[in-house]
Amino acid sequence: MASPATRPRRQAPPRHQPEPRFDRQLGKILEHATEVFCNKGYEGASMRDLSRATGMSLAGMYHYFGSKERLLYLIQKHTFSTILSQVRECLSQTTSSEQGIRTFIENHLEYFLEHQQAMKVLSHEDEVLDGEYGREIAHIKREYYRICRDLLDRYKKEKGIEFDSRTAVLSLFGMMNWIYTWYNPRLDGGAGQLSREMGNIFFRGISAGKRNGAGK
Amino acid sequence: MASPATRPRRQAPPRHQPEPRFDRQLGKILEHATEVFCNKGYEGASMRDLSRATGMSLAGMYHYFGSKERLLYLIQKHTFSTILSQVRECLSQTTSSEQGIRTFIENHLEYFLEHQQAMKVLSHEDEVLDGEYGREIAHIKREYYRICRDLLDRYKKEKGIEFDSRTAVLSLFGMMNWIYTWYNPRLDGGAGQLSREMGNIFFRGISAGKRNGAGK
DNA sequence: TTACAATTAGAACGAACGTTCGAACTGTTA
DNA sequence: TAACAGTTCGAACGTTCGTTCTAATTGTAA
Repeated sequence: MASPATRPRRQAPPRHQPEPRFDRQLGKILEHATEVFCNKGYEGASMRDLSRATGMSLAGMYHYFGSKERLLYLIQKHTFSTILSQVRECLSQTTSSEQGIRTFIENHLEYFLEHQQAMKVLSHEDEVLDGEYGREIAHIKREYYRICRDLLDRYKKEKGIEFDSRTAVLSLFGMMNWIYTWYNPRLDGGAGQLSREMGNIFFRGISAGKRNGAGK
Repeated sequence: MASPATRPRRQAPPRHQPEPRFDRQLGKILEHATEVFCNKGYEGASMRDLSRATGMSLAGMYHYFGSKERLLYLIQKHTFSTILSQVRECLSQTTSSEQGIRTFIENHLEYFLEHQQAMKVLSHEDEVLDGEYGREIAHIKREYYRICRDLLDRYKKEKGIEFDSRTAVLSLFGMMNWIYTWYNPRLDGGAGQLSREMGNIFFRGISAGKRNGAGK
């Protein structure tokens, strides 16, 4: 079931550009595969479904990806790595811890809505991977969680208030990650509006509302 | 794929007690099946897994339940109906809208933690059922959502504050339903503590904290 | 052109899938 | 006892699963 992440791929890229076309096509395939996993679930999607959707033969899929499990792993790893490095970059420009948390929320929702299918696969097929693959994804996840939790701990210290950080972070993640079950672009606006609303709830709760209108 | 909910069952229960032993055994089987669905997912669990776990032969499963889809439907319907009627009963004794929402949260989390596996199956296998089955579950779900949203609208009017009800309710559901991905009884306390913490975040946000200790 | 590796594809593998079927049990009623 | 519905089961149905194999095809370097 579990095996290290080293399998087919190219072993010795010549001296030219390091696989431009190769990786671009591979990226396209991953996109299509993500859509299938998103719609049918990991177990519900067959390699034949994936091969049909990507336009690549069944045997070709195995040439590129080695196994169905590894295909899911590559999708999850790429998605998670991207959102992680993106949030790090955004945060490097903030100083206030409240602003940091609000940036974290906005970045998360922005990425979430921009890559809804990939994020659903990440959220929904969370426990599927085990072994080495699962450990690697879990590690990235823990880093991501840590960033938010550290921001929160800083906020607590600065403001001198006390609450359970773990519950708070995980509640925040719940608010944000659950949207894949209900988001409707016509009803719910964009990432900016949603992150402002969720940020407000998280910081001040619903009771402190009143400030509507404004904000594009 | 979809068919009405009328299938095997008993058609004409004699005049004695209305199927006491029958339903009790059926309940046991549903419990075991819930555990399997919870651990392996709907698509990942085979009828042979389910038959093994329940101790009933493969053919026996079909005698009782008709199909794998109907088995999931029965689990979801029973779980959802129960939590819905339970929350209605709890709410009938409250008057304040804030107290109502806090009661809603507490009831939800209490039931969630008491029946973690069933609630995970309900949350995680949400989009699996289609046709008549799916419509029926969706209907119960909408009722449940409505109760919370009406409470929230009442709260808004009473307090004269303004915020987006839809986003608020769905954020609250996200907070609560996400716990199946992280809850650890050793770290996170019971339903009472969690619902107090989440209720606080929802009403006052994290900034209004400070009141720790106390309350078991 | 030849040569060679990277890529693609059709066909097939055994295993497991959801479901069905007819026969064997069981417990009650006459 | 015989009869009969309700229940249980082993065995098998046809299909699809993830994966592998071998051979054909492609693109590029010499």
